[in-house]
Amino acid sequence: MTRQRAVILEVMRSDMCHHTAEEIFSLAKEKLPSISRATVYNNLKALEEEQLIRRINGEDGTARYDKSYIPHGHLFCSSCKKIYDFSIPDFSQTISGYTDALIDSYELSVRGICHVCKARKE
Amino acid sequence: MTRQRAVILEVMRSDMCHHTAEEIFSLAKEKLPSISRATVYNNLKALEEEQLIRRINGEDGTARYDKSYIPHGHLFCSSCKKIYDFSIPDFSQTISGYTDALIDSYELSVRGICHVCKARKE
DNA sequence: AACGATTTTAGAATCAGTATAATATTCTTA
DNA sequence: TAAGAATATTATACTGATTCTAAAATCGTT
Repeated sequence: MTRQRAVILEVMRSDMCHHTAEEIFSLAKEKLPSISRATVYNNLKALEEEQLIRRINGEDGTARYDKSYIPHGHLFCSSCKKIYDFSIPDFSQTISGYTDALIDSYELSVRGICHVCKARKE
Repeated sequence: MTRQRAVILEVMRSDMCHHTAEEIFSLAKEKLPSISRATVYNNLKALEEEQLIRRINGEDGTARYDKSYIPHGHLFCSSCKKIYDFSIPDFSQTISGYTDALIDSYELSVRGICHVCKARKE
């Protein structure tokens, strides 16, 4: 475990956000000013291969990283722009019923108005 | 309706694939050699805004385009690399129950082994 | 401490997608 | 159906995200 990798994990675990590689680079740089962009990309890729984190697609196609490897849904609120996690019980099971496939993992991205913004608008 | 746009729609409707912009450009170029890459990107963006097609994220984050705007699931077979469509009835409804959000649309990408490859391996 | 293996680094290179501005086409409407 | 405005196309330059490269630094082991 290098210092760089520890800082990257620390940054990812310090909040509930789903940061882009560039954001993780900036946050890591605050703690370790010498860190390089390539190190961040290398580690994010390695961490995903080790199944410690998961790469998800942001709204514009840019990669974002989730501190959990376990698949779950993401709600992208088009009003406040926050990304919320949610889960649907036994969802992999449900999917295999509708596809007749062996499911490895899934990515579920939902666009809508979150419960907070919804309440504000009522 | 320009000739270019007609060709792009024709290409998209001619098979069951979910092509990348670059693939659509190549296919369109066979029918209209003067067509420009920028025209393909412009039209794909316009067609999505008009809700005639839908942009989805490919496995590596590159955009792919679906000839249908109606949300449905995609199975990415890790064995044969084909992309299959499938649908889960009332899925938007199901999602709102688990998120307490107002759902606009969703993107569901599943990685696994399709029924054909699954059968071949048994 | 020495060694090979692994990681980090800075910067160059690549790739998908967007912006620009000149040219061409399409769409009215007379 | 010709005129002129509006819109679309084109080639190319540019941007931003990500990957590659090769040298330098660090790590783990003896």
